[in-house]
Amino acid sequence: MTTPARTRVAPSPTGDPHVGTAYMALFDKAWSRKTGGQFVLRIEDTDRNRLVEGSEQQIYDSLRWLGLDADESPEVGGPYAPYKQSERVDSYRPFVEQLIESGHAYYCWCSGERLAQMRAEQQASKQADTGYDRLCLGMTRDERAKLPGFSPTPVVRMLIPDDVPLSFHDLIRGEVKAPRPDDQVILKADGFPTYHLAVVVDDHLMKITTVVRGEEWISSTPKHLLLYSWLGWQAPLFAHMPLLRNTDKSKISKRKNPAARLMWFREQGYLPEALRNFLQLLAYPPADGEQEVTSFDEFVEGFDWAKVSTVGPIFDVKKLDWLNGVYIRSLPTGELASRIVDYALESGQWSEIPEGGRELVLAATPLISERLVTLAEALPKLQFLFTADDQLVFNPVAVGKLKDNAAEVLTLAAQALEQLDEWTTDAIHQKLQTVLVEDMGLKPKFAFAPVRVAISGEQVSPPLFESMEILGKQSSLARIARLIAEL
RNA sequence: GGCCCCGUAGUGUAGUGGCCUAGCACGCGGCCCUCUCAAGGCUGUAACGGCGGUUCGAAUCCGCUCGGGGCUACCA
Repeated sequence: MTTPARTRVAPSPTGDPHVGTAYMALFDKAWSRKTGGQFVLRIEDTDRNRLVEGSEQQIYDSLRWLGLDADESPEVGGPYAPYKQSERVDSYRPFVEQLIESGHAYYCWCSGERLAQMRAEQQASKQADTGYDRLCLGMTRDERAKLPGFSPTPVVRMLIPDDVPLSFHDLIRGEVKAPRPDDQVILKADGFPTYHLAVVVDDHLMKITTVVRGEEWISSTPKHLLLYSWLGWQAPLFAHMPLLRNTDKSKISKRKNPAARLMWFREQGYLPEALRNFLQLLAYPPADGEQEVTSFDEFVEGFDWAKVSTVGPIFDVKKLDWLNGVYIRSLPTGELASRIVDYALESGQWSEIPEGGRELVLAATPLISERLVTLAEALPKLQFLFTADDQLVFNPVAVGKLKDNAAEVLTLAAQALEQLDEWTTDAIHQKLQTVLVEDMGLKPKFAFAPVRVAISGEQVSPPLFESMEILGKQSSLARIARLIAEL
């Protein structure tokens, strides 16, 4: 049996949470659950220039929304706190010192300008291997200061050996080769570690056993492995997930794809369970005969790294639309109704719950549940129920499409309904069926169309008779009378 | 430019040498059901990037080629 895995997701709070964070978190959490381990959330905020206010909180909120909240995090704490890199800055220094002493790292005083110039020259000469030219290697500060392109605040670089191992085992891909790294900076001039050092130190200190990250990190894995071995630590297992893509196949970005923002889904009225299922499907296709719609528990149950896809999927929301409908339809009425209300409040469709609004939504939810793609569509479909009889607007297009006999049909309908004592869906249906379809000989389609327009103002509406029952006799008759008058 | 990852219908994929005249899901089209729209049922459409090998036999193995992507930062 597998030993309990400690996995982690490590987003940077540099803007709206990225959908990729949830995507990684899903697989992290699944693996930790499968093995009975823990799932850790660490905030990687070493890039002080790109921090965005409020971003961190949004990361917590959106992961929780998806049911992907962590067992240990800055928010809930844990045995390896702090879980924020900025609060761990002091822990990196000793390791940097150790690496310098053991000759695996060295100071570099080259200025940004010199490095830029060096790169430009390498580019121009179409040199095979680019990378830092090791000008500072073996020099003291004073020696280096005499040369041009000197910066008084040094960085620390890794000294990549010629025999650096370039291949490693990946849980998803098997044996993977990676490019040869150059002398990567591990400590910046501002004293903060770069990602490469921080990730290795933190993962080790937090006892992370399995690193799940995007495919874009394959090329830097040799650096990380080198660090582990120099520091005498056991490296974790790596799982490099396929990259989510835009329609043009580039790595998914907020600029090209609104869905790259995790909050977008919530704003659009997608259900978290549907999104979770969708993200799962992207990288974890069901084998023949297996179910596409699965719960998180079922996902965990059969989880196997070997089944994760290696091809970066294009993020196509069409399938999510379908999945969302599936999940909406599977929700109990009361639950769906309350989600519709919550969404209305959250999205601003409602500034507050109108008088009797909750009850009305609950009563009307069965009429629309199988007609919804997202929660956002619910209230607009029910708008006519929330509109006063004399405020209802009859859509001119809908009115225009009615047959010439519409007024006659409505008059007969009104007369018949007037006498109806029992105001229920069945009774209304039966009555109109008798009067309009059987007695008048109209096709049901044409018989009920005028009534639908009278009741809802539109050509298309939730089921008519059910709507009339909810509206009540008085309102229904008032609306029919109004449309007759307008014809 | 260099190194690396990847390549089955519009999209996501199944497929690990014969069960493939390539399966499934979404999408799209048609039919049925039907008070509209949905949902549901039935059904149709459409793919192994190319070229060479290996083999009795290749979507599956090998080589080349083409295509896409990633990395190549004192970003992550």
